[in-house]
Amino acid sequence: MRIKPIPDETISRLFPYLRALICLSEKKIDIVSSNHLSEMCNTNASMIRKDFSFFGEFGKRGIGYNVDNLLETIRNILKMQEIKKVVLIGVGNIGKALLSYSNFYSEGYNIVAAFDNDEKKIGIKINGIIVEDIKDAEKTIKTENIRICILATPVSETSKVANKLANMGINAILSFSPCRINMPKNIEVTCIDLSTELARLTYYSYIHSQ
Amino acid sequence: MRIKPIPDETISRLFPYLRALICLSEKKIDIVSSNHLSEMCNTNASMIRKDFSFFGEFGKRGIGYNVDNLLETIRNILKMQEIKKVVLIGVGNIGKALLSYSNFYSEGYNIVAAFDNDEKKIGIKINGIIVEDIKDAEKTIKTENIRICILATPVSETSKVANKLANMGINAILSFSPCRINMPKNIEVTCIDLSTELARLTYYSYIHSQ
DNA sequence: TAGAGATTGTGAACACAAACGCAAATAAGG
DNA sequence: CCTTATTTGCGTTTGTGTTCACAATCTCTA
Repeated sequence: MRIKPIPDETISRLFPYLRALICLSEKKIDIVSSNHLSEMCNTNASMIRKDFSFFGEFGKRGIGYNVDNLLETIRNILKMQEIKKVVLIGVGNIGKALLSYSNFYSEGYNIVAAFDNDEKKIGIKINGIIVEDIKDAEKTIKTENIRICILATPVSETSKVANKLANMGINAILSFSPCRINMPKNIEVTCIDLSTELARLTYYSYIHSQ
Repeated sequence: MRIKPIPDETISRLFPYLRALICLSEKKIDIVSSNHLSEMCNTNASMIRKDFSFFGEFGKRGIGYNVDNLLETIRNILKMQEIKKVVLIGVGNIGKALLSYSNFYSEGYNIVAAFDNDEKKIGIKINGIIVEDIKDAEKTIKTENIRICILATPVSETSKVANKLANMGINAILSFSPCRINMPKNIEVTCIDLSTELARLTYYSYIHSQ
């Protein structure tokens, strides 16, 4: 009786599966096969089945999966029973865009507060959210019991802010700073580094055109 | 005599190495060891050595790497001898932020044109770039011989636009649409899917706090 | 020029992820 | 109730990426 380790990549694919299932559910489609789902997600069917198998047996052989059951199951795995609260730190170009990014709420995430250290930004209102002084972040995070933070600060600040966040109870950080953040391993960090992505693309675009 | 395949991940790490090397070069530091570099990049030394080994032998045993040589070598691998031209399609929240994102230029990428299909957006100027009608994208891409495109369109448009881009000569796409794009394999696509990243983070933040 | 100390380069072992392929289960039709 | 057509679940194989550990190389000093 041993617990199978769940691949990281499997976790990353669950949300895209969820999106497809929501789409099916809205169309009042009850049953979906791994094959059908794989076409919707541009993957392959056996990978989908394997992914689900890490969590249990959700389908019926010869039939497929019940859309609404599967949808609930994945929501449970991803702890998406209710809208998750998120704070944003750093209201520069990227930060402002994220505050206005309408997909977040409809996909289950709600930016409840935004903070910056620039006096010129404090007080302005974006998409219904008033930018607050970063000094007040701790109070909000603790009283609202927030775990997830989006970091869109300049590189020079990022590491310092991340360390403070760790002490405030945040344990998941989505950073847009082009630098690695060193955190204890109970704090999950994802960095989205746009220039690195462009560099990768550039490399492959040359490789492919030869 | 066989060619070793270069791991995808190795390519992704080259740009962060480059950043660290630029920093060293600015400080007039001539020589760096894999160990020192690994501390700057928050990785480990043997991975750095392995990564470099796919492209050749750049170091001196007992000594380390010559910073400026290594810097030039990596720039060559990543084809970063000159600033790369990029076009942006979709001037919504994210698109606007990217147009204003100052890091791109300093890291070797220049957004030379931006396009949208919304008449209200066409003609406005952001960070020195005038938004043009998407119908004029083909002309610009072909005359300027642009290969890389940043896609920040709504999901409903993304797939259609991507297909058109492929026919215009674009062979690298950085997409912010939360959907997979199906392209021939000579066109490199990277999708940045923010909600999926948040879902991953949420999952692990629960796992870690148990 | 010999020995000590530093650091690279890389084969081999290990770990993780994707793809394959088939037995097991189910439904439907005669 | 038996056969056929589906489709899942999952063990096995294949592929890819990381870590380890050490021989090879280099500099310096006596």
